[in-house]
Amino acid sequence: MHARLSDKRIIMHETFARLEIAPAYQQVAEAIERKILAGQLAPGDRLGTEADLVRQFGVNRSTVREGIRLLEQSGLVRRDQSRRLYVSLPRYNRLATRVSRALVLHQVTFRELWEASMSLETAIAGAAAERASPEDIAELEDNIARMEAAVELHAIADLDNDFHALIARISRNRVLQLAREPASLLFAPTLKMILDQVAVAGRRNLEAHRKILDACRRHDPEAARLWTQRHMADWRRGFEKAGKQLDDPVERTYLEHMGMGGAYR
Amino acid sequence: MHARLSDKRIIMHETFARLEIAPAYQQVAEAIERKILAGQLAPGDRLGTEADLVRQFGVNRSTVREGIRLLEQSGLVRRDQSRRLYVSLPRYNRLATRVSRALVLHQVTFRELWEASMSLETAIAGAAAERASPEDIAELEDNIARMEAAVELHAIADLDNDFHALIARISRNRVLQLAREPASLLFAPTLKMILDQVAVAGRRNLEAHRKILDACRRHDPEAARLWTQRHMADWRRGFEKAGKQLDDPVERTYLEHMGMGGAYR
DNA sequence: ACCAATTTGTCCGTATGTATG
DNA sequence: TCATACATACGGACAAATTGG
Repeated sequence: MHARLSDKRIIMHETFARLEIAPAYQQVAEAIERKILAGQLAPGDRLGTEADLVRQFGVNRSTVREGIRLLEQSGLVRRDQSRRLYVSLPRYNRLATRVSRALVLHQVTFRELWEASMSLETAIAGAAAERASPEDIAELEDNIARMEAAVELHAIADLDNDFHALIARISRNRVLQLAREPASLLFAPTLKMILDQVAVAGRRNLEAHRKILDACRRHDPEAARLWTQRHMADWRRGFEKAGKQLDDPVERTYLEHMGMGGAYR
Repeated sequence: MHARLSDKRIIMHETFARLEIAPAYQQVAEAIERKILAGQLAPGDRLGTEADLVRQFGVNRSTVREGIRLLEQSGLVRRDQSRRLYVSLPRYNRLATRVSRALVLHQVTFRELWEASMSLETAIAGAAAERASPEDIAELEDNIARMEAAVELHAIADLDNDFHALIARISRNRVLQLAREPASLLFAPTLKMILDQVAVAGRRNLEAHRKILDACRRHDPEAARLWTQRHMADWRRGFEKAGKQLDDPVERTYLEHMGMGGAYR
């Protein structure tokens, strides 16, 4: 392979850089992705059948199928009920789930999660208080009413999750909304545990939600931020009271609670 | 398909739920993923050859390959130089790129990006000031020295990016580190534009970095947060001075600047 | 409600290039 | 250097599901 130094007639001048030839299936995926990102294929557009793509790209069907798998996984292409290929917008949920999974595999600690959530949820609550509409307020009131009526820990924890997702939606900031989700998914199981083991946790939780709702009603971002901080501080105290260590990494088992089953569907 | 109401002898009791039968290639991917998430396969472990997997799962090569593509894309499995399959940890970079892409496709505005970054970068700077080691300080000093020496806009913008990535690393918080990246990737091109069109931007930028470094030296989180806020406010002023609208969605073209080319490698 | 055409999921066999020992 | 193992890619095939008349 290499030029022999002893061979005087052949001298390698290093004129050419190594060609980076991507496998065919990647090129198929990249070609389709480029068309989507350039706007030439819009979400909702049909992508044609596998046979069409075989014709257009001039490669084997297996190759096309491998390429499509990549795009399906990244969320840019989806199959509808009839399995036809459509261009689609990547879903927030899927991305958040993947990020959560990566965080667990990288063994992040609860302290890291908490610190990040403290910052994000505070900013989100402030923005929500600025922008909450009467309809938003009604939704929050409904959530709190349900929580007041709920008795099961499971239901209460779900409603807490809903409340914060609602506040994030009300913030009208999709970057913050997406950024908070991974940590939120990993917090979910801990809240159930805290409610189970710390008697006052339920009351404190509900009170904080009421105060945050009130701040939204009055369009008072400062109050919303303050009560969110207290809310997060409560979580931390409950976590420690329940005998957990803040510097322990999030356990793998937490992944099972977040519906990773459908990750490839 | 449906039971006929007129047919008295056949009554649908809805006893059985529809069977959710996943395609074989998905089942292959999920089976391997479960083993990884359960810790039975650790990062670095070999996954066996495709022929091995064909034997174990009892399906065709093509089916195995489609399944593996899913796992490769999600980052749980990688191929080394020799194309052998290894279990691996999903890389932060890849995830951040995907999230950025989704944000652009969802047409988020610069205001959303800025608001999120304001919150995240502030928290990151505070944590970095608390935890910066002498080695960290040295790296920051080096970065600032390079920026003082740099003349090209391109180089300056890159160094700014490096500075903030460095601060994020110093924060020792991988959740914050990962959360900031998507917005950071989308900001990158704007800074170059601002430096080009707003005369004082370069000086203000450098001054803020110096103040943040100083706060890290003194382990003064409050000062770090304050100067990060001013830094972000500067960006916003520069952005508007350069004639851009904060409520415009991030343009698609921004994706090209972030090396999406290698998304499938 | 049935039938014909289309399309996907899966399988088989084979050829070729490349990395490793 | 050579042989071997392996991944990539190809062509062809068939059954089941779906579509559209």
